Amino acid sequence: MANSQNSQVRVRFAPSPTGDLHVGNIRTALFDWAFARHTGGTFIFRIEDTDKERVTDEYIQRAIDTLKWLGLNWDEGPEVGGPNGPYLQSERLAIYKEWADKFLTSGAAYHCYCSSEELEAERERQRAANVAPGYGGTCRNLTADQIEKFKAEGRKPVLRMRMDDGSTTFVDEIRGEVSFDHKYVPDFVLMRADGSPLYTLAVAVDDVMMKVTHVLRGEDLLSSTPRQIQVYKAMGLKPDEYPTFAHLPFVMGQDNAKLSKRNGEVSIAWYREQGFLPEAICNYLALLGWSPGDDREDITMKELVELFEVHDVHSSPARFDMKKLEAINGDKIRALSPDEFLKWSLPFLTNAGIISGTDAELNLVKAALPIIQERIVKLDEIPAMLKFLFVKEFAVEADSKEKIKDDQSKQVLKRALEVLEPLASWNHEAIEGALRAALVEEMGLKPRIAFGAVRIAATGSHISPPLFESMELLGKEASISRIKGAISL
RNA sequence: GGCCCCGUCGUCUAGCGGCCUAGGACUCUGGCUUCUCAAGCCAGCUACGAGGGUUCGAAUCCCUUCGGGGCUACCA
Repeated sequence: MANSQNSQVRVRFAPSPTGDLHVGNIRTALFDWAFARHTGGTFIFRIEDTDKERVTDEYIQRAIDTLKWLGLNWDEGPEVGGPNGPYLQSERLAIYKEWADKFLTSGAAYHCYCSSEELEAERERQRAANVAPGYGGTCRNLTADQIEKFKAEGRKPVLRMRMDDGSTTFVDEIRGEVSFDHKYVPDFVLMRADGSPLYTLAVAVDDVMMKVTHVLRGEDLLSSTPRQIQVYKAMGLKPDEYPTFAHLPFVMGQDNAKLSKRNGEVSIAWYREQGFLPEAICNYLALLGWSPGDDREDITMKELVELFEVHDVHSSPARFDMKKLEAINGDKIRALSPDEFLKWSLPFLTNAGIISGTDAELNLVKAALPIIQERIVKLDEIPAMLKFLFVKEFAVEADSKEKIKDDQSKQVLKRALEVLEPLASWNHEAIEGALRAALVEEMGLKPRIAFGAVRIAATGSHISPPLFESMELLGKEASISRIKGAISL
């Protein structure tokens, strides 16, 4: 698949795990991955954990697990290593320090002794005066004396990048040419007073050091691009050596706000618990901001890799629609082979305490899965659907119970009992034949009425998998005894 | 406020000057099928934000306007 022309493509997914990876992150990861695979390039996974206040080890581990679960395998990054590591920014501090020193020496950056309070006050004034907020350049050209004075006051400096005059123009693969006047890009901080790097420093240094050729990331980073480019310049890169940028549109919540806890679940872990298949999530997310160009919507990972082009990605944001995800998930579940469906189902059954894992249970599950496969949208519906086959203390659901207390129901159940008990072979054809002859033809009842009562008696609910198959699986003894029990309700 | 990005059915999208009385999918509504629930099948509702240009012709190009969003941190 790799061809020589594109084999040098290197893309990275570089989240800052300040929480669980969410739908938006994953869409970005998916596109990064698809682009790398499509071009036969390298997919790099880097953890941006420079903000120690917010990033935790647990979130980092969960991010790794999530990507693995989704099948977005990486060529360089945590666990697999690679020639350009380490891939955790917290382990690259010496590298940032080295570059920071170079920038200071070359004059590309300078020490700024302004305190947070002073800067805040400055911004306040700018807002009041209605001018562009940003660092005014107080410490841009400090004399040796001034520096000594600040040091004597005990001030610790941050390292600030010196933006040059003029503007930055670059071609975004998705948005076309984008231009920023440096009037609106103030000198920005590269390093905190404690010597730790900021995003703007680390991201640019890493992308260069890791030889990243394409930066596909969220639209929220679009306006920080001139700052990255300024760092590239300070590192001595020529414009044709900069990575290519492509800013992906947002994935929005239902109410048109940025996705958050408040409007719909954002954590992928939640989708996993609900019984969404990774393939469904990826398929749905792929359709948010991208399409294969025709009316196809059922996309496998393989097809995504074949078809994905950055140029086909939209520039406009997309709303997340749970209903559509569910529809796709249902389609994907139906398309599962019996073995795959079994594999996905088992954890849900055991976690719900429906089965403990004995061979007998396994065989029953295997036999029962085909009759529910086309009736579920999410895997977490399985326990409730198959519960009637395994439950030790059988009881009819309260709302269904009311429906079989009338005389007609009692008669139906009694008659059902009479024709079922003598049945020699217990299979769904025989059960259906007997019941249909007795209840529909003989008693003249509508099938839904006749079978409805039996359904409630046998499965405990007026909603169940197909009745005759269910009774076959349940077995003759249990079926008979449940019908008897229902008659005496 | 300033800078930047974005604007086709409720939602995701097809559309790159004539094939568009705008197509598909999800949702919703009605129907068929039917042992319930699903699945499946059929039908229906609903969109080019607005206003100006350019052009023989515009959803497609330009301008304005309105609307939405992002950034404006010693967050990313």
